[in-house]
Amino acid sequence: MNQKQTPLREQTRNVVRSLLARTAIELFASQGYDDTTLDEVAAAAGVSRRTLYNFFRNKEDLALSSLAEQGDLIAARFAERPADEDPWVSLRAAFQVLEEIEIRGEQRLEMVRLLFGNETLRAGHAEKQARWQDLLAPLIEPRLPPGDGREFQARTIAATAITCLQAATEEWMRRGGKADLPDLYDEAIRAVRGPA
Amino acid sequence: MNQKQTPLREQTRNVVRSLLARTAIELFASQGYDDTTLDEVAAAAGVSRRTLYNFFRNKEDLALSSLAEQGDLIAARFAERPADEDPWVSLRAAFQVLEEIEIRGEQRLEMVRLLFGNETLRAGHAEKQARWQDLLAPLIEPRLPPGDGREFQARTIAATAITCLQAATEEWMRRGGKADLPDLYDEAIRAVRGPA
DNA sequence: CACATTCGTGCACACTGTGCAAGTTGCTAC
DNA sequence: GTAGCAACTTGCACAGTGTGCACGAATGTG
Repeated sequence: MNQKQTPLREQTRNVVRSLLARTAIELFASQGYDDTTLDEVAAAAGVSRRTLYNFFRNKEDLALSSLAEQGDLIAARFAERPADEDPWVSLRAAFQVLEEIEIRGEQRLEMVRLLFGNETLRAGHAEKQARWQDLLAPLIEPRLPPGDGREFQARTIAATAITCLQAATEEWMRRGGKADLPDLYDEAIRAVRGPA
Repeated sequence: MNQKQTPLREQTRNVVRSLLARTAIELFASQGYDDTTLDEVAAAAGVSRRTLYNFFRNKEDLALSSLAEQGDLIAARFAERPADEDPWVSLRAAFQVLEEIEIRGEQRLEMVRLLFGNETLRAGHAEKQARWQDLLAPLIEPRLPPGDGREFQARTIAATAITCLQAATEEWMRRGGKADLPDLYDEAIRAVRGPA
């Protein structure tokens, strides 16, 4: 009983939640983010505007809800890597999760265009990804050589890797989704750290 | 006549603009960003709310107005550096502008705390700094060795340097403004690119 | 002095986001 | 079964942001 009860509620909640998010993103992509009101989204999903706020903190969260989970997945993948592996190698492997999970082809490009096309969303997107630092830095820190300021170094490494991922994603979009994202990421890392 | 007229308007406009920004930041710092309404800011500055919008696009711009000029200053300083200097060295020198211009001591710490303390402002702050890429990348590009994808590499280098600056600033704040920001920036760069 | 341009301002409005107070539904316990 | 509990949906009212518009004042021009 206890096994079913809580998960049951939570399960339906998650289903509804992702349904709402998908409905919203579809509208955002077709009409534009600013030109879509939450009333429209609510109507399209068959709920009231007030209910939308029971699932998402604000309009931005509605568009960026997928990013939070992605951070968790990346951190989980990183944690699976061997403890003596170079952090940069582990990071690259961890980001590979996105290739496995994200929607393929045109839909993915549409989503990226949405995120980079609007100033508010671009800022929110970058900020959400920047918070991945908080998940990754504690995992990176124990792999650094002993010494002062390891926490700061770990945060910096996480932030830089995420920045390279963002730069690669933007370039990927600029090329119309025709390039290979991991390749672009590698090129970004090479530009920063030199060929190795 | 033509020489005076236009600059005259523009001059008073700039004075008023910076007065409004300073009034706003003072209120934001003392009461908090979210707990300060634009009506309050307008009243404190002796203008109407509608007039505020003649000078700033929105509430966020009112708090971040100083960042746009900083980007221009950094780019200008970068352009002054010798054309054959390593881009990373030039970038470090360009960021030095902030040390010369920004307000010293407690006031600077207060400003940084304001920017990092609020989620919206943190996002807007990061996004505005990320736009510095657009200014710096074209200056970095001609300094890279010939080959494909130089533009992408230049953007990535600019983005990474800015990220390190942000990480350094955050660490500087975390230490209560007691550390030397350029030192922290160097440490961040070392963490990413290795000792050199 | 008549005129044009610019700017500040008030007003009305659409939209976001929140607190509150209902009403509804599904589950639990008796 | 049914009484009751807890979570959820919804409508309503409201504060705050941001915008279009039009009027009036100030300033510079012929």
